[in-house]
Amino acid sequence: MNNNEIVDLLRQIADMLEIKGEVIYKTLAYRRAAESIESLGRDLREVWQEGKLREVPGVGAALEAKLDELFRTGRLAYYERLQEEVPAGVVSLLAIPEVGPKTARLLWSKLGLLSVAEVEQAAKQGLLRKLPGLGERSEQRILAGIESLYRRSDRIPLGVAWPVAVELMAALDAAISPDRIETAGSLRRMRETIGDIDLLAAAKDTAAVTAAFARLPQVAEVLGQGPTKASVVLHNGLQVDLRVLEPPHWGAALQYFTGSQAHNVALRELAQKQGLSLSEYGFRQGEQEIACPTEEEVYERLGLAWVPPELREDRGEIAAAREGRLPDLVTLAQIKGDLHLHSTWSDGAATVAEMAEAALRRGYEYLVISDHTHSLGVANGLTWERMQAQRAELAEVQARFPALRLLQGAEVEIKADGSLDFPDELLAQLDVVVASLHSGLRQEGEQITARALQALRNPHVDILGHPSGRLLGQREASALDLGEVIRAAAETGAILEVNSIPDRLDLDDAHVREAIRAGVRIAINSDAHSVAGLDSLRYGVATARRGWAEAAHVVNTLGAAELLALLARRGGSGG
DNA sequence: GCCGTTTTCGGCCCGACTGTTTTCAGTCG
Repeated sequence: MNNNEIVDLLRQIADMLEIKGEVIYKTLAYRRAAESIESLGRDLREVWQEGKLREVPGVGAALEAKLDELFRTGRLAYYERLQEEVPAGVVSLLAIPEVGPKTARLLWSKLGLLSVAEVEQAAKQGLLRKLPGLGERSEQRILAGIESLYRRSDRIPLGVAWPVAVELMAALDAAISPDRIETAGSLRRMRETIGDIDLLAAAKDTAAVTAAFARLPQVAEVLGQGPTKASVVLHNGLQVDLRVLEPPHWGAALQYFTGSQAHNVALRELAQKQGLSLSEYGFRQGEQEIACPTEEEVYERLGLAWVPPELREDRGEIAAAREGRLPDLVTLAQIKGDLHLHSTWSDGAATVAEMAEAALRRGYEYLVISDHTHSLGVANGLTWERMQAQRAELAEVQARFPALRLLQGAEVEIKADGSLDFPDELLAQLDVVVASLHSGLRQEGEQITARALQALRNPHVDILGHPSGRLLGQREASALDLGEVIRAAAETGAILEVNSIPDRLDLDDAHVREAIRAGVRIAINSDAHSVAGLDSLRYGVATARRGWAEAAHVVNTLGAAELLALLARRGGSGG
């Protein structure tokens, strides 16, 4: 059982318990444990082998015993008993918006409905309105919920949502210029994927802002519009929710609507212990209302330092904020160069000179041209002969752009047998070697892990590119054992990449954090295949920030000389 | 079922909205 399967299982148990009508806190305990395991960044089985399950937040004696049973036998008797009480079909009804545990149970016990399709049919026959507590309106809402379930698209990558949000905020600003406008929700936290785009604005006349928003040319359909809230669908199909409030409530509201939910719950528990009640309007102490015009004031009143949105996942940031040990997160401005990008020599759209000029415009000190190597034929990968020709061109371009240190690297194929595309003596002549897996991604865990380890142990290899190989929404991560990879990187001093392509963001946030804990350095690279692709770096930086990365953990915050010295210390390449 | 900056037992987040209701239950974020 891997982490994902265990997380799914725990969430299913939580749903079943809720449908059964178990005390809600038991349900919440399972959900909390599931979230905690989801963001663990390492294989739970390893934690179990080390006998440290209890150190995972949200895992107590009872869950430790259940997880132990799962790992030992691959089964869980408790779950199997629950399944007999609550069929999987009932749980599946929870996917319908408007249907919660109580309604699901009702639909099952009174009508025997066990699938979304059966509920749809029953609703169309007018059977739901006869149930106790439901009426005609509820029946219509459930039908509408099923409709939206059918047409609901998957979560969209951060890199798709972000530019759309920026454009919308500019358009709203031009139309009516509210006092404040800001992203909220998972977008502000820079999660790798986003459900809906959440925006927040502050203005005296809130209704004027929602009205102006609904009239923006980007809007295709207005789902709902009131004085403080508007929900729309854009022409590109994305849903956007805008909330507008009066300026004195800005801080509390921004905090509240940024989430995450788990983070907010933890803050409220903290408030309660101090005799306060916290909501999106501010604090309340008895009859006294305490508005918070800024987010800082919300945290300050709780005795906490302001927490960067990327950390607000209830993964230990609240304790860190209390104890003054929040990380000083790496910023885009601290990045001094890009170590992985492509040119027209392989499958890039821009020439070396165009990329160099674009890098200078972004204030970089150095740039590593790291085109594909020959095994990756589809990408026009370079033979060693072409590498030498490219080196001559790099020298010419370097002469034209003296302010930029132009380095020659390569994204070298790790072949199916674990060997690399160039022999060591040639790798040694490159400034930076990124080694990547592009083929054999479906190999068994042991085999593909062995390939990656072989590459990491080669002293000429500096960076492991997009380690997991996942493509968000398209391809699962390979069976690569990232725990092993992180250990090997820690031993050998190899660097792990955070690839900034919006579909990759690989390493992900949880593994960035795990790598940093293990003392591994990371490189945040654009893997750009065009000039515009360089700008994806912000998403890689965001992912690293979500993994608690500081500048000291990120090699491309170093100057060129320091970076090359670091690479040279490790082994063959580097100058 | 978890957990300890008032607790190893008794707590465990807040408000809006909606619908079926005469004061509340369910769902959602």
